[in-house]
Amino acid sequence: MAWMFMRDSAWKYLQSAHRGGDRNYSHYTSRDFSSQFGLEDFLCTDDIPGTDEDTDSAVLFGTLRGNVVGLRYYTGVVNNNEMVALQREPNNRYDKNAVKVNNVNGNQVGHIKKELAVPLAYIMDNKLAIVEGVVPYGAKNAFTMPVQMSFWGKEENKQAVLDKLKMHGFKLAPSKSSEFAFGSSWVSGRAGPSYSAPGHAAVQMTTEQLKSEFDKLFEDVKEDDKTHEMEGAEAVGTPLLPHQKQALAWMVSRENSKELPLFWEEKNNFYYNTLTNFAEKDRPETVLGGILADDMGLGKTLATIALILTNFHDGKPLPVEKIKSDQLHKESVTGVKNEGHELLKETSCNVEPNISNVKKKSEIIQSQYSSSRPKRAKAEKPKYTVCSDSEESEEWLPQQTRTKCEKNLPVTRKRSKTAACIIQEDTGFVSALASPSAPLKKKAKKKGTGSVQSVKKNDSEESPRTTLIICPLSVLSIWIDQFEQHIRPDIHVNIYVYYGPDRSKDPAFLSKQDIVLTTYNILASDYGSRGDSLLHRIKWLRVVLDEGHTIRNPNAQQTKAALNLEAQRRWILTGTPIQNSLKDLWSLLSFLKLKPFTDREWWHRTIQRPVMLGEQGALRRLQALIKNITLRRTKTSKIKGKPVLELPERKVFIQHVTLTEEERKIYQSVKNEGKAAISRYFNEGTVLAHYADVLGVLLRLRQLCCHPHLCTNTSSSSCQIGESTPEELHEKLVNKMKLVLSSGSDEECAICLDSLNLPVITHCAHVFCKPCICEVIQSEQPNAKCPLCRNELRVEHLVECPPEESDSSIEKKGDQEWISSSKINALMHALIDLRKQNPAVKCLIVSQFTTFLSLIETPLKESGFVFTRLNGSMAQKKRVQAIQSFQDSQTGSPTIMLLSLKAGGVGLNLTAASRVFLMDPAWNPAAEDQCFDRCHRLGQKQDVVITKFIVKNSVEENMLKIQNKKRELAAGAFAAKKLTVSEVKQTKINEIKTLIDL
DNA sequence: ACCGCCGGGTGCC
DNA sequence: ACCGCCGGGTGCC
Repeated sequence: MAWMFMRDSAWKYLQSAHRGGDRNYSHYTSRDFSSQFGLEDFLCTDDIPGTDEDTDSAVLFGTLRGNVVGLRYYTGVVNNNEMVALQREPNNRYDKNAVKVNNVNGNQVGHIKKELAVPLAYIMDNKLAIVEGVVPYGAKNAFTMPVQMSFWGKEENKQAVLDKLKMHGFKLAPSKSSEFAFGSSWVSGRAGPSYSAPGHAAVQMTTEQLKSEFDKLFEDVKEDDKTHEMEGAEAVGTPLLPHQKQALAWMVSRENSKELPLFWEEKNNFYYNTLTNFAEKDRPETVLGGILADDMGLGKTLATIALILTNFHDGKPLPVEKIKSDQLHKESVTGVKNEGHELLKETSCNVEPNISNVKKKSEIIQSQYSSSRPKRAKAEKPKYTVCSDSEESEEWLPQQTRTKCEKNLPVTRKRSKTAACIIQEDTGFVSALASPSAPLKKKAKKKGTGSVQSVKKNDSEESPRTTLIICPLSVLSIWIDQFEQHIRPDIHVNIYVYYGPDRSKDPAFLSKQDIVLTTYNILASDYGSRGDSLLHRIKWLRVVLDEGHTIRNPNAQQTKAALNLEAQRRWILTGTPIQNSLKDLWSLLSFLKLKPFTDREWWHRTIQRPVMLGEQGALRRLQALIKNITLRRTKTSKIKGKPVLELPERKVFIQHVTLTEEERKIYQSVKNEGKAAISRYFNEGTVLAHYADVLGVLLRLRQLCCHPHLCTNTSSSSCQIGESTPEELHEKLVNKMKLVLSSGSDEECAICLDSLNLPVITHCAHVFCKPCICEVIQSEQPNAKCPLCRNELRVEHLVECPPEESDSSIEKKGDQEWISSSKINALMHALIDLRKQNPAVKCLIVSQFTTFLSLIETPLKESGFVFTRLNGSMAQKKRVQAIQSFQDSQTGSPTIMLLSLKAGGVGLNLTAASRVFLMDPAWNPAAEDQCFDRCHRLGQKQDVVITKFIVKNSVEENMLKIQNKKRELAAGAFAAKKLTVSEVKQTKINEIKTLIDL
């Protein structure tokens, strides 16, 4: 989703579209070893080769007129100019070459005539082309209808397609964009978009134009008419900011909307889809939801909570119970801190941070809940009769008589054999029909006359009550925290965290909750393990996908699981702009149940491909679509001229630190040794082959800038080459890399240039994000090469490495006598100064090296500072405690938090701090910024002052140079440009030179 | 007539 | 299908 909100989105989009064409998945058979390594998520082994990526680079081979036959046997009907789908039916018992023709709704219309089906089957089965159909004149045909087919594929397959067709006496007409416009007005003159094939320079846009179009698209989504504001319900405990009131108003209006979805029109009692020209009598479901794509920090979570509390049914607030005023909020907080179940029972605390232990409380919630449950009148069940096997049945509906049916005219057929249909008793309206070939599926299980329980969905069921929220595990605690914060403490809302091994197995219990919170992993594993996944048996009032771009991969299990949830209202929250491309949008739209995009073919034919081909109209359609379902504000968006978020200032100071003579001596000797080794590698041209060694040297230098004790665990002498076997060498290098990673250093991935995400070490001892390197392996298979050294890459050689340091090394320091360092002195000096000025001010002390944070603890204690600590490795419970105690404003609460750079997800809120001391620079300036944003965010009242300690004449200064270069690059037009292999290598080499002063 | 022609039955894959 | 095709009935003009 978020691609379109990035300045560089068009560029990235083009990149990924272009790269797609070179991929080849067809030899991929790695399920066995990939499961061993837990790589399934990234390799998408269940992907069908050549289905998605290849369509991006498809060209139009030509068109062919054919015939659809057997219309009378199927229920699917087609309009003039309507798009149809051609689908192979290899198990057809009359003809293995059978090709089905389905309408947009997926109802079969007929078959391709058998002579044509022969070459078509060959072409489709061998994936030589994608064959698409448009029925130019389909409305009144009773037995056959023409179909205009277009063949799309890779250029290299064109000849094979032409030959095969020719063999059977068919010839493709070359498409001229003027005359060939599928789904357009060339036959009937009916209004509709034109999907001209490319071919004329006048139609196709240049890359530059396309890029600027995308920028506009992005701008226009922001500029909107979604300015109506709405107050939250009483139960919302936090006053909403203007832009949050707008979000609430927009979300509520989306949920209560009765408008037709975009691209649908009502005409003559029919609903037309203007993209596909599909029409049906049933009103297409209004999309009750959308995409909330606000920037991080604008309060998507709060807006969602407000929505849940404010808009239950019919615009009324969620019915909630008020709790007596003597059991109030303070208590609940204490309850959480002490994990006291007794306390929890008594108080209003709805959520327990200890997520695995929610059972007891839930029972209480359950009993309290039933009293406030809204009653709902049961809807009258329509009565139906099922007829079958009836010779005299006059209600058998022949094909192509949709019109007759809708006009309620009696339709007769002479020779009814074993037809079945359903007649609504009161009106006589025929609501379903079937034939031997198309048996009634859901509707009539029993033959004979009787009452069918429910033909319309949901009629016999209670209105759903529950909102299901799905989020990544990393933000689960944030949601829990936000419920605490934003639901008024005297309001009782039933919230159940569906997580952990003891999670409820009772659907009735879940559907009695107001909110069920779970993670994508639970969703996916439940769905995968058994067909009757609990979450999929419940009809939800609302499903909210937090960090919704998580489902961008249509083949991922979590995506499939999310798409199959049943809900009335659907929301996607996504904030962090992500590297993304147009085709990633599909699963989001499909999740929203936006017809006809739920089926990828229609998305691809009506939007994705036309946009890819640079068709202006398509881009406008896409823009309209996005605008229709998305609310997007950035941190710089304005409401009535005022910025949405008026954050206090953020100032960054660099404080230079001079090493003591002794420290300098150690530093210099390590540097000289390392520099000698690295220049030797340069001379030999083996820098990148010794990458682990180089990183090791740099790491040691960075550690020495902080404290001499930090690098004692790394072997100081670099390995003597020449003596070891290649295997030993490799093992040594991998171990070195492991050591670098386990130090806590925020290393970066040479592919995405971002901080490592799930680091893996290659056989050649280079480190990348698992997803990044898997993508490389996948796209270059079977002979993938390391982007840094071009050595062979094998998935089975990848070594996973937990980035989280083991805290054992910290304990080891216990027997070493504590000494200070220049940096610690500088820090303590600053802290004591600050305390003199204002004893209440709170600070974050940030380092990549947790060992360093441990060393800092000693002087903090000695100087009487109250502090707390947050590591990435801390258990959920301890984290929550650490955060809560730090955020507490009472005197005596900690004024300092020791924070490891990467601790906590983006949602971590440490606004109590207004000072940050960054003890060591990170490779990646974005990682630093993200860390600063943990206190410089919504809720921060004071200016934030950041101090970066940088040792003079050291690797740290050189790191700043590199940081600045990266910042410039990121701000430039080609931000996040995908580098080529040689560029990656050159960049790395240049960086190493800069860092070690070569 | 081991044909032609007629008209009824019939009809996807 | 207001078609094609099939196969039975039929047979000078």
